[in-house]
Amino acid sequence: MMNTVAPPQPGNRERLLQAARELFLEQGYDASVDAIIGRAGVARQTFYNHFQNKESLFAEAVRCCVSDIIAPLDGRAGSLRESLQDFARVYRARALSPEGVAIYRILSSQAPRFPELIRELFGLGDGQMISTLAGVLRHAMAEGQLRQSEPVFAAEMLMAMLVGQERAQYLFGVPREAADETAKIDQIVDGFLRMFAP
Amino acid sequence: MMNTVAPPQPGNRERLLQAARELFLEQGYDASVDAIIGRAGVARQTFYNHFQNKESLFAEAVRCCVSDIIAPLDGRAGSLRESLQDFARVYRARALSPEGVAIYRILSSQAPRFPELIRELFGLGDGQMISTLAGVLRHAMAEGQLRQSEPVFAAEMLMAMLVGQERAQYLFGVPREAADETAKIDQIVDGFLRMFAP
DNA sequence: GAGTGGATAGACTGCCCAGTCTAATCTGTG
DNA sequence: CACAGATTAGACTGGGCAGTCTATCCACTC
Repeated sequence: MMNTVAPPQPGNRERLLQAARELFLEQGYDASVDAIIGRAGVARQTFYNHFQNKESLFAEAVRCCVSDIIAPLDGRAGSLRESLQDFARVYRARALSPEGVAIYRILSSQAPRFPELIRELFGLGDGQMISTLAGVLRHAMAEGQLRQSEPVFAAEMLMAMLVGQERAQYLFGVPREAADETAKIDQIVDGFLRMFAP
Repeated sequence: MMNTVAPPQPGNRERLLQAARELFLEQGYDASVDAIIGRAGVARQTFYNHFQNKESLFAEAVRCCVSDIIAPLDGRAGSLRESLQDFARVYRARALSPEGVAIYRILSSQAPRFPELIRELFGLGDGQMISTLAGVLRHAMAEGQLRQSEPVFAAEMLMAMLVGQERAQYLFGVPREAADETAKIDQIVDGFLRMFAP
């Protein structure tokens, strides 16, 4: 059912967004409008009925991608170690997935062109996670489970250790031999807890 | 003095490389040949006398950039803590400099286009540093200064903590309030030593 | 059935780019 | 001086791209 007569078909909009997400992640911002409408199976003019221009589509597509990446963190369930391990699992799975790496690559490469947009998306993604993680750590510090220190600094250290070097290698296309995921997470979380032990 | 008569002037080659380094770091691979020869003050044909095409120039320019970034590490001078602090200082200074961030951005963005080149450069840059750092750590483990563990893993943790979150924010153009550099390095190195204490 | 407004295909404009080609100039060698 | 080879300015080709425009078609409303 429609309001009056034939408004822009939401189906087409969705198809365009989906095609754009795929192609931007594959080819970066250089993915052409022709390629996008081709994959969406939609006419050129239809694209310009739904979006002002390529930039608008890019902004919207990339916003969707980022919201798929953020990892949840529940600080109240179980021990601190278990909370951190749970967070680590999800964060690594998302940030190190092919999509996670691709979105990181395209966002960093387009930062000079769309400074405000990229800053905003960083705030919604990594920034958000740093804040909530820092909150959990601050609480643990107040309870004496961790030594008194700057919670944001501690959160940054943990997140850096969880994906740092591995993400770099995926970004650069360097192959990595498979490793035991849970053993690695345990090593990092336990090491972190030693580093910030009271 | 020249071999026979008027070989390609090395001065022009150098000017082209310098201009290319500047423009590629500023604008990424999209920097046009016109812009590069313009900045070098050289004619179009001269460019194609010295380089086969844009790709060749890019490869050579970016190789120079990487060799400027790698940080030295001397494991035999002073205590382990001091060696790591020295390394940390230089590594952070280079990796977090505007040039260091820009080269990281352009290499990761061009990894899909030039897979072999980028893998090679990673090996010459970060890969090299991981190896030498891991060597120092392995030695310290053998001497009982650090707990027995995988030296490469430990090296990756330290390097991730040293630049991880900070580089991400520079990559994304997120401003960061200034902090005490030496205090931060001490915190990270001391935390690392606690994490891997015997 | 008339009208409104999206959807389609495709042409078209204007722009930018990498790489080639031409004609003229300059500089050193023999 | 004649020659070889680098250099220069600039035209030119061929291709790709974003965005606009036209003509036609289609679906729905009144």
